[in-house]
Amino acid sequence: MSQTASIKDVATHAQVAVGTVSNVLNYPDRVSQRTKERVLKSIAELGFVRNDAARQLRAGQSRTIGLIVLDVGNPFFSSVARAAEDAATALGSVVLVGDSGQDSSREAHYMDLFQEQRVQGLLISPVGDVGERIDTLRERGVPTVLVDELADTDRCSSVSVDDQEGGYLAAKHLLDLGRRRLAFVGTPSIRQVASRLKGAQRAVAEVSGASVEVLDSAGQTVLAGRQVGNSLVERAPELRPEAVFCSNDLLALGVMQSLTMLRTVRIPEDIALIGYDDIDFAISAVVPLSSIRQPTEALGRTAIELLAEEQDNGGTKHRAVVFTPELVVRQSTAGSVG
Amino acid sequence: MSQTASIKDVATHAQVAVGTVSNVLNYPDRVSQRTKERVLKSIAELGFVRNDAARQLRAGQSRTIGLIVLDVGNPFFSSVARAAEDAATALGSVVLVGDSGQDSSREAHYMDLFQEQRVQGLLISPVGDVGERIDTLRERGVPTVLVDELADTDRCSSVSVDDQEGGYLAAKHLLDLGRRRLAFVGTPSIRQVASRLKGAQRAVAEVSGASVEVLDSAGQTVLAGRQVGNSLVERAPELRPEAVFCSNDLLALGVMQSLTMLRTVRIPEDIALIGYDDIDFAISAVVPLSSIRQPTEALGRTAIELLAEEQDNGGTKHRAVVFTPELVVRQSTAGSVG
DNA sequence: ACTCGTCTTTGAATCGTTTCATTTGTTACG
DNA sequence: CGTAACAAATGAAACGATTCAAAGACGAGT
Repeated sequence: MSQTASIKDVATHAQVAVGTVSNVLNYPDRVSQRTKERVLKSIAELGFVRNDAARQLRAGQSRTIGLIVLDVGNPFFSSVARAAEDAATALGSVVLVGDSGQDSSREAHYMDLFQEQRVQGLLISPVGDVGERIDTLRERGVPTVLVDELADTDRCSSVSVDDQEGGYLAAKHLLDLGRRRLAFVGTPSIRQVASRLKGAQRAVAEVSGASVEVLDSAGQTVLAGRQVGNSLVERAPELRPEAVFCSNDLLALGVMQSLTMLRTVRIPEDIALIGYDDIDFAISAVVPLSSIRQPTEALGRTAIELLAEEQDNGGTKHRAVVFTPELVVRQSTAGSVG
Repeated sequence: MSQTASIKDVATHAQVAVGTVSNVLNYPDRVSQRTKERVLKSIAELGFVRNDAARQLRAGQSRTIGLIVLDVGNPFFSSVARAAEDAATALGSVVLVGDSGQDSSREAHYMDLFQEQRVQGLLISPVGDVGERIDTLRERGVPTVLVDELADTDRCSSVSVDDQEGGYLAAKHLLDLGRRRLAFVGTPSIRQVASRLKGAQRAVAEVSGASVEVLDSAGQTVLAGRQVGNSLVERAPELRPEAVFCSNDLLALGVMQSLTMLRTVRIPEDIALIGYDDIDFAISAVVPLSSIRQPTEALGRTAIELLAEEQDNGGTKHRAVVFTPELVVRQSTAGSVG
């Protein structure tokens, strides 16, 4: 047959009522052994596959959860997505991933799409201000969980990582090494980056004689990092910072490349270097890179859990879970207090 | 209202028949201006959103295309997926991405899921042998396109890249530089890698006095590359190859890290180095890495096109499109013929 | 033989949309 | 005034699953 069989075809073939076939599929205990076998045989012979659209229509809800990320190419998000998928699978749901690419029109497109699909809920790393849209969704019974962004708990739940704490940890670590003149590399116009800087400044304020210089990079890429690195190499040695904290690992790797290539600066002896995110490349860099690890698996898993909670309480109660990042020390900041 | 309005609610509110509302949505030309405005106003007021499940059920088909990749974390696949999404969007379809993680049970899970969703078609980078399952799908009217794998055109269509040609290009380039003693790094147990090696050997056979040594790496990662790199550094200089071709960029970056860190070997003077895939990191390596670029955007786009073709001809005709990879020369193989 | 209870099976109603044969309304023309 | 031609609007049927009240089957107890 070139067409897919329906439950009715199965019923006819097995000489039972459609309700019975449905019961075999959904409540096997209600059906006698003999009938069950006959129905299952017919299903196999006809190659019957459930039509999910019909199921959803009847059920009024899908088994689908929408996830909108800023960039699937970013290991941070693909890891979160992976964890969310696994957690959802365990609950019998499926995750649809939409990539907004930091573009709010794409973001809106996916939000519309997911509404048409009647998703159970929405996980989103917002690009722009989605507050109002989330209100609308809530009114329509679609719970939303913000990912990597702290939520106003009057509005919705969220899972995020304490960026300020992460920044504090990184700077504190550098200070503990005995370094005093720090540099922060990144683009503080990004909310997460700004928080990391703030944390770093807090750590510096706690130590007398310590300072942090902000080097605004042109983006958060390896290339941008190399530019910053080159500018450091060009400085007179006594004007160089003793330690550099980059707001992500790509930047740090770029800085590292400049410094090691030109061979005038040693890592960590002359400049200690730390990044953020702990991507896979960090450990396998020329000088293994210290970093701040974010619990991506926990983020994804918790996002699904919070969604389940909202479904239970009817979307009336919201909760903001904040994870604490973790310092990972490697060779780029090795060495005792100097 | 906390419940979503249906087309019936809209009809009542606008005082028209349900068919009219449907026409406003699908065939605006059939409806008079006055009525249209009234209906649109009601839609806005009630916050009506189409129920896609009902639509699909009636239509008998979804607007969805399934894509199963080996690893979304891999830039190669995320780039292909991105391109496929864009092409599908232009056709009014949506791509659902499933990550098999090289596990055939996960692969099977997604295939089942996509069948229940009544996808328009399936794009897949197969893990195991999916020939039979594809036959079944074809019988049921679900066209399939193999991605990054050559298909038997009696069975289905495919888009792939000529790996042997890519290997040939890389080796030829190294030979053109005047290098004679080449080394190939990779794990030839992977089909794609084996083809690249074969191509390299063909190029070597064309030049008298040229040779290629195969260094089987433990995986295709940066770490595996560094191990190979270390073993090269340990060799007596005269036993080292004059050029190294790695079966992917991660390996090449690992090799590069070993060689540059130990500072006894210069790239490209002592050893010319080339990778494969041209990932973003290649250009921003310590020594910008030459590589073989695969047309990921074209792969994704063409996959969607082939699917559309199959839908047109009813899945009776299949076509295998093979792309040619492209040599990208950077500093790691710079320098005139020796 | 009759009733009661339990287990199985039945089939009509329902979900929200699209489709399409019909009906209704309007205009133009002889 | 009659009617042909066309445009617009109608509403019932269909898609395929699930649900659930009702019917049927069967054995046990009296």
